Amino acid sequence: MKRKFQDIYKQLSESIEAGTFQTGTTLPSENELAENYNASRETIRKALNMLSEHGYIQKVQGKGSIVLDMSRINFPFSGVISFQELSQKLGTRTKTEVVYLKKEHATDHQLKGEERVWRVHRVRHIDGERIILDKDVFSVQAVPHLTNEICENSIYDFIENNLGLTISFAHKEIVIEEPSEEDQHLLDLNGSHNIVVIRSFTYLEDATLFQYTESRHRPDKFRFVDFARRVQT
Amino acid sequence: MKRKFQDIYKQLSESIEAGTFQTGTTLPSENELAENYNASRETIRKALNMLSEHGYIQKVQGKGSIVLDMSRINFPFSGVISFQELSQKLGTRTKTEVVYLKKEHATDHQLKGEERVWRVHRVRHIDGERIILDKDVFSVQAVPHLTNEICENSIYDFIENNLGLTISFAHKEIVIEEPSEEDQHLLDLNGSHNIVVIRSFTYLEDATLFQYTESRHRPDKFRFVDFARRVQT
DNA sequence: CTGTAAAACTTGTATATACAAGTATAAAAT
DNA sequence: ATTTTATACTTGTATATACAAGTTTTACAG
Repeated sequence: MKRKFQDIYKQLSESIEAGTFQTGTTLPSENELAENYNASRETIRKALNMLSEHGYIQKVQGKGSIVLDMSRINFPFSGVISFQELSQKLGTRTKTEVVYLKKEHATDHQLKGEERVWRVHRVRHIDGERIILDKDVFSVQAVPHLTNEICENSIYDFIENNLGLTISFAHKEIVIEEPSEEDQHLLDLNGSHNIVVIRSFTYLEDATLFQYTESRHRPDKFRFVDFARRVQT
Repeated sequence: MKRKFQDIYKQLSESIEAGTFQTGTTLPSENELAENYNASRETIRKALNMLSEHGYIQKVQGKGSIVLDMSRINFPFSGVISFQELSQKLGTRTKTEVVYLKKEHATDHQLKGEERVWRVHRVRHIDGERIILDKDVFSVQAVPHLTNEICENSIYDFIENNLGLTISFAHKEIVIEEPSEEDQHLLDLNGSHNIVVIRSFTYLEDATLFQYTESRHRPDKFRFVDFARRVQT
């Protein structure tokens, strides 16, 4: 009995994505689900509340849980997701080129309290064009060693599966800027006068900051999709 | 005993924003909070989970609830928020100009199933410059009448307080486009070659779609800030 | 003094119960 | 047939209990 409600969440979310429950219809009632999954109603409710938060359903008191249309937010994703996970959807159309990888002294304020950091610059290719420039700074304390090969694949995968760390949350900022000389040199800007800059601070399970990233996207290839619930006042 | 955990959430979130609980420290334990607020531990946990979702705290098993730094996401906001609510923070530096307001037949696919819709175009002024063009389409079924004055103030406020409807959630998309002739005519583009377009579909409590919005921002004045938790797989 | 083990904390999960509140359905009254 | 009323069903909230799992502190053995 360890991750029961998370398993139920996973099963239900996958069922909704697979179309087993159609958009606009209601899920079985909480009591029915409790019987089906051999769980208490509270456990079911935890799973349903997760579905609600992530935009799968809308709960209406007295009526039931209405299945929402997830197709809009299926791709790309909101939340913390890596280019590697994104490229799995695009298959062989993506490539990562490591243009810089060095252990340095922390000169800037980006990862305060850290003495030494990894600095990684990667150019992301999509369909043969250089679209994204990712400039990462990792805490050496959290990530002791890093190789070219790891950077070409997924650093997140390495961190989570090899180092056993759990990436938990991120603060993110999206702004539009003028392309730098570095952008013009490393990316195929294709005449774009602007660049989309996503700055993010990523934290581990224990709330320690371990990564600062500046992800610089060619504007015509950028799309951010979000689901948000209105905060009650 | 109706909105106990929501009240506790509100009190705790305001305390954190006010700095009563300092960043990096832990909140009182769940059992202590339960005593303080005269509530059960489960009720406290519901409030704490809301704080966690919204980026106020990070819960660590065995340790406690660590207070996070909210200053980064304080302004501007993520989630569903209106220009009116935003302008309250900027005071008298903002102005809204209604450039179009008419009840029309629904011609496009934006609000499917609707026969008649309100179409509202508004130019948002910040510090004397025309920065944002908001193009809204409202369901006439949900919003029977609309006046110039309502549009100059807050349509959301009118909908929630006068019509008694509850805005619940939204799907949102952010992309970068070339400025249209309309953009060039109605906004002070200040030499910008791009425009930030936020397309959003807003839904009521019962999951009915009632609004489609295209919010077009001058790129140098645009900033989107987000807090996101990593989805477990 | 040091290292280990136990105890005392913390949050995480699962269950059961009770009632409130909103919606839909069926029965009854008109 | 229509309206009203009662009933059943739905989700929302609050509480209590038990145990699991992770962290910190304390006690103890060496």
